[in-house]
Amino acid sequence: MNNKQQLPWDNPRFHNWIAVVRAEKAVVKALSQALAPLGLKIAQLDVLMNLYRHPGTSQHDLARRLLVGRSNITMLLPQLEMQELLHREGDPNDKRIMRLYLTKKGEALLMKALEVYTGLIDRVMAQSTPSQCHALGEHMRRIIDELERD
Amino acid sequence: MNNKQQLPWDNPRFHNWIAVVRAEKAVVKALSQALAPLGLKIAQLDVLMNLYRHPGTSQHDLARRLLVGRSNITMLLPQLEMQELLHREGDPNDKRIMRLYLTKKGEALLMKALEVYTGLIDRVMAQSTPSQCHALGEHMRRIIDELERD
DNA sequence: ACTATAATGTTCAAGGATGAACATTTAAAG
DNA sequence: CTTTAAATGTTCATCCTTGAACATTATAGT
Repeated sequence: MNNKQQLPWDNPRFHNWIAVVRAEKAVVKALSQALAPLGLKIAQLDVLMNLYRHPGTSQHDLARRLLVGRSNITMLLPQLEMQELLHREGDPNDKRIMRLYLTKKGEALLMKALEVYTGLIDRVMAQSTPSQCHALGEHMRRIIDELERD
Repeated sequence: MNNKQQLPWDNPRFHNWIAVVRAEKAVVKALSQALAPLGLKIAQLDVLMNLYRHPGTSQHDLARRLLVGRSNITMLLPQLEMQELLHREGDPNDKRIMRLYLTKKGEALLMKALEVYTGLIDRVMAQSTPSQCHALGEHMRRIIDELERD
């Protein structure tokens, strides 16, 4: 009935997508290990990076940008606040909102972590030419757009 | 001292890699939703696929291929066994080893799931030409090789 | 102004994945 | 042959993430 169905592992598209998944997993693993000496988890680095770029964000906006739930942010912050990497301020105009700011210490740690991060990504993206990397990025952005439209 | 450090979001390599991460996440989400009607999780589909391709594998080998821990497999199997999608047989020559086989029911469900899976991947990989997709896959495989060498 | 609706952050229970420690069985070393 | 070491699968405590329910505060509708 459907022996016309090509087995996925013989399908080039499938095969190539699997490579994407595995490469992403490998990079995540390598990044975790590289960040460990700094005492940072990837999720925490994501927070610091977003705060550096968008000082004073609310937790809600932060969650939206990181594509995680709000409760995740709530549980992520105390660790970082305790290490004095960031601090939270209630918004005077809206008592619901907590605004987040990097501390000097947080910023300093972020700079160290970014060196590690960019070092790894440079190594990873050096596996193709810049124009190939650009095409790759464009493809991925088209995927995101395609799937966003439900 | 290190103001020569380019901020990552201005670095094309970084920017493009972020797109890979987000696209992968988007596809995982879409696949989860597409598999839900079949009552399958992605991790479970991975098991079924591997068993179809490698009937009689041990749990150890399965874990290695899926890049997960052995304990993960141990906790994944009972659900699938209870639904009679696979069955386990002790190896007669080595009493430590449990060999895994798809049942007819498991194979039938796998075929349905594969249609869903390949449909999604086709849609995702149709965002570039076949030769672009091939280059993309090659790039990803080089990343894996690069990072495997610790 | 007053009520209903929405937004923000928190709490909590649940599901998944992990790695260490373990029991059983096999292979290697002496 | 006996003792050591390794392999396989399981158990368990832990961490991370999620989503639903909730409390507080702000916005809209009338």
